[in-house]
Formats: sequence, structure tokens, C-alpha cells
Amino acid sequence: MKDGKSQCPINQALEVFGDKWTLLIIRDIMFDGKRYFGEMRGSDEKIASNILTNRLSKLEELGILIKTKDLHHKQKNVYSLTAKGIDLMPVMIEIADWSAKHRTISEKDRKHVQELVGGRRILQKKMSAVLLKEFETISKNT
Amino acid sequence: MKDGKSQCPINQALEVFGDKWTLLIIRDIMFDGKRYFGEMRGSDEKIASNILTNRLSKLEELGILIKTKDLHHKQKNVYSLTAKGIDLMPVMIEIADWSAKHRTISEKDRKHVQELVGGRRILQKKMSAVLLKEFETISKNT
DNA sequence: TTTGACTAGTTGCAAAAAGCAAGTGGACAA
DNA sequence: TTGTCCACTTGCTTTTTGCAACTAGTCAAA
Repeated sequence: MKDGKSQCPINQALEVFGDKWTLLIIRDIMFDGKRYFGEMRGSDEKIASNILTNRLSKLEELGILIKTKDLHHKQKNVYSLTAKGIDLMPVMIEIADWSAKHRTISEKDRKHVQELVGGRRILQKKMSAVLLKEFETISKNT
Repeated sequence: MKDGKSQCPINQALEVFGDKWTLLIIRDIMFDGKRYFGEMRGSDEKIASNILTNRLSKLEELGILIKTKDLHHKQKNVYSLTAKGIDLMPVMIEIADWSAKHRTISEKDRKHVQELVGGRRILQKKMSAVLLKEFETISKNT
């Protein structure tokens, strides 16, 4: 235990996403195809812009996402998941599956979760590959 | 969306454990065999007693754990996971697996995580069954 | 049966984080 | 050049967290 912080795997993960907002941002990019600050700001949960700025920069520092300039709109940044971020997909899916079983969610989401869980291997790999390709493309151009 | 709260499965879950402490408490019970207030208070992360009280009662309200009296020590309470809490095991294991891959954890923990992930079906089912039996026993006596 | 340690909490206060609304400065399109 | 959109920033209030001290019931031993 260094810095008074435990090295327990659960605690190590919670130091990254043990808060109300971080996983919602990752969800926006991973499942909802959002890439811009404004798109994420517009999500249902209505994150405040200062918090969003804070979380995006933390996630960038941690190497979970990368920020690049949009080529067509200079004032816009594109946020994409890195491999480290994409690897959170199984976590996200298990969380969603638990919610589908024990919390109130919409029928549409229930179906979506079922697909992800049922076709875990196929669909999940496919989605991961798409995201990873995007990340690699971006990495090359920077 | 009711009460301004989104029904997204990720958000629904985060309303339960989207904070720094809740999953650590569940870890203590699920993997570390802790059942008493004092045991959890003594964990490496040093949760404050008022926060622990607060989280335990929230988790009880949510039906994720139940609080019963210890028969041999009247002043002690026993906290056990319900089926709803036990169902968080896949989430916990995926989180631990992600940490093993991307964060700093001890060799001992790494091995433990490997066992859990590798023998997912067998070991996980076995552990779930033990916890569930404990829960059922307790449920009958109350 | 008194003593002292242990139990699960509670209380009060200070510090940190979150939430809100308004503002900023650069880019863009007309 | 004017107005709009963009990603933030700033200042302030409210909420949450963290800390330390305290309480009341329980227990085991003297």
C-alpha cells in the first residue's frame, strides 16, 4: 500500500471510475457514438460543463481516451477511446446486465443489453474492433 | 426519464454504486469474508465510520445486503449479501480483470483474479452458491 | 458486581467536490 | 462584419466527504 492507497484491484479501478460521471462519459463514446464535448454535454444525465472538462482531462491523462482536433472544425475536439478504454467493455456489459436484472430500464435498452450479453463473443469483439481501428487511425495521425 | 434521472442501464447501476466506497464494501463481504461493521472499517482504504454507516443502510434499503443480529454478540450486526448483491460478482470480476491488465496490483491479487477469470464458470458459481446459502439461511431466521 | 475494553454507531465542524449560471475568446458561415 | 457555435472558464452556492471526538449498550475478567 503506497500513498495510503490500497492496491486492491477493485480499489485501483475505483480510483479511475469510482464516481458518478466517468462511466457515463465512456458509455457515450463506447455505445452511443458520441465524440464531441457538446454531444456528451447533451446526454440525458446533464453533466455540468466544468465537470465534463475535468473528467475528460483526467481520462486523457490516464490514457483511457485521446483528444484530437477535428479536421473540419478547428474549434472542435474529437474524443476517442484507447485500447485501455475499449477494454472496459466487458465491465460495462456486466453492469448493464445487472441493471437489466435488478433495476428499472427501458424495453429498448433491455433488448440491447440482451444482444450484447447473449452475443457477447461475437458482437462485443466486433464493436471492440471498430473502436480499436478508430483509435489506431487517430494515433497514426498525431 | 423520471425525476430527471435517466433509465440508461449504466446510469441505473451508478445510482447504486457510482461512488468511491460502495463496491469496496461489497468486495469486503463478497471476497474477503467480512461480516461486521468493525471488520469493514478496518479495511485498507480506511472508510470513515459515518460514511460506512450511511452506505450500509443505503445498501440495505436497496436490498443488496441484509443486516441481522449476531446471536453470540448482541451488540454486533452481521451484514450479508442478498441474491441481488451476489449477482454483482460478474461485475466485480470484470473490474478486477481490467485492473489486473491496466493498473498496478499485487502479485497475489493478480493470481487471485486470474483464478476467478479463468475458472469463471466453476469458481464463480461455487462462490455464489456459498453466499446464496448463507443469505437463505439468514432469511429463514428472520 | 465493578472495571475497562469493545461494539456499532452519532455528532459537529472543516475541507473538498459538485452543481449552477453567466461569461470568454476563438472559429465559422453568411 | 455580424451573429452563432464551440470548448471551455470563472465565481458562487450547495452538497458531500473526511476527521476526530463522543455515546450508549455489551462483554469478559477480576
